[in-house]
Amino acid sequence: MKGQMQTSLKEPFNREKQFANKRRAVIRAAGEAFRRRGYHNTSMTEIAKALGLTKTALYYYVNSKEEILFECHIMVYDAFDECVKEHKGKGANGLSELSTVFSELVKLLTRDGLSLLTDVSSLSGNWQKDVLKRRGKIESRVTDIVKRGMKDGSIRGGDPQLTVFFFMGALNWLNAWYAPGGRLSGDLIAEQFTAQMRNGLAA
Amino acid sequence: MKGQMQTSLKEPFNREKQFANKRRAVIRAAGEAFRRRGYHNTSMTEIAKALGLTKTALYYYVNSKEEILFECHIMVYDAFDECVKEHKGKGANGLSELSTVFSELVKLLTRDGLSLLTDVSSLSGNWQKDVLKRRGKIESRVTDIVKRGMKDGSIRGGDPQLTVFFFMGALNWLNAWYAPGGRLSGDLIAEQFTAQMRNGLAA
DNA sequence: CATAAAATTGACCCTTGAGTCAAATTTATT
DNA sequence: AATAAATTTGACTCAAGGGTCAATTTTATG
Repeated sequence: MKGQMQTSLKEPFNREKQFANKRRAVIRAAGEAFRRRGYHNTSMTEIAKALGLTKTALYYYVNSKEEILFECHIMVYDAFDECVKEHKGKGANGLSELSTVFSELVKLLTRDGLSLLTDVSSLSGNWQKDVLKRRGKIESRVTDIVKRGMKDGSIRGGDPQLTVFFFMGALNWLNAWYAPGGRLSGDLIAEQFTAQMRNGLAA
Repeated sequence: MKGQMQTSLKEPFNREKQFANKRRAVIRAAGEAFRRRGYHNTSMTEIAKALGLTKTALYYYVNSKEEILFECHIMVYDAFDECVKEHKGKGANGLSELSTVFSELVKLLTRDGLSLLTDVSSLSGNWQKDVLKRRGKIESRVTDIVKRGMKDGSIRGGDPQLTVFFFMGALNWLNAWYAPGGRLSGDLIAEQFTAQMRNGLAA
């Protein structure tokens, strides 16, 4: 009988895993480019070249450019979801839960790789619908935290949705100015942003 | 001798004025469309149709699509500048000046017509440079207000630029969710956003 | 080594949409 | 009405870029 190696060592020889990895790399590279130059200013050929590939090779891993954009959105939202779930219900009160989550989200976005795209209008039909639904879900989860905080008295009153819109803007705007390795580190940003958000809401 | 009418009555017969007006209307209509569907998802033909014109007619008023995008940016920044200048140095302290300005900016953006575009990467060469320079100037003017506030003790310490990035995000994110005539009125948004910003910064 | 599956390629097709141009139409002026 | 200037149009050109396909190279396996 053949000896079975550990899964981790077998992984590099696992075809499906390899495929999935490469596919993810494509999405990542594309996301990076989209973030910097925008979806429509980035051609498939460019994405391919960045990976040392040919445009045609890309299409072996992906069905369309639009699909890539879609997956870029989903990738971030998955990470967001995980982050929110991880802290769900924890923290002394709504405000402190919110602070933790917000801080983690900033760190997530400044740790290179993931970037929050804003170009939803370039997605058509169901794709756009799905992404918007997804965004809505996350926003409403965060809104729930805010509501919790308003109930337990840690967060000042006001329209909860509007409250969320305000600081979600800060996250989305990150892409426009944040440069990894620049004067402002991810941790610094997380710290100051969180303080600013927290004080803005504290009762 | 011919009698001279008031300028206001003569205006409709003033060729240059007419031209300028129509041109402005083109920029406005385009800006509106860009905001909703994005620059690249809006064709010149669509812009024209929205005005009851033909694509070729647009080119009578404008040299290129890119020029339109450029002017859209400039138009908003002009309005921003005016708003900031109007309140320059006024207010009991930095924080109150900042609050007033911020509130006015929100109102400006929710009063239909003007919209803050984010697609800078679709501009090439000098156009992009100019817009970024312009954006930088405004940000630094606002940053100056923040600095004033930190000096006079009304605003808590921290990196001033980072402070500004935080709440400028809220303005830029407006486009993604604000719908004129919806549940959340411009005035309401202005009020709550300003409170949130103010409390976030108050010493 | 032979074979099949996986991965990659170059050449090609085709649509979309920006921008042009000469001609037609409208508007003001004498 | 005649003329010149201002507007507007339909028909066209052209390049960019997304996507396809048949053929080739690479990789794993018996």
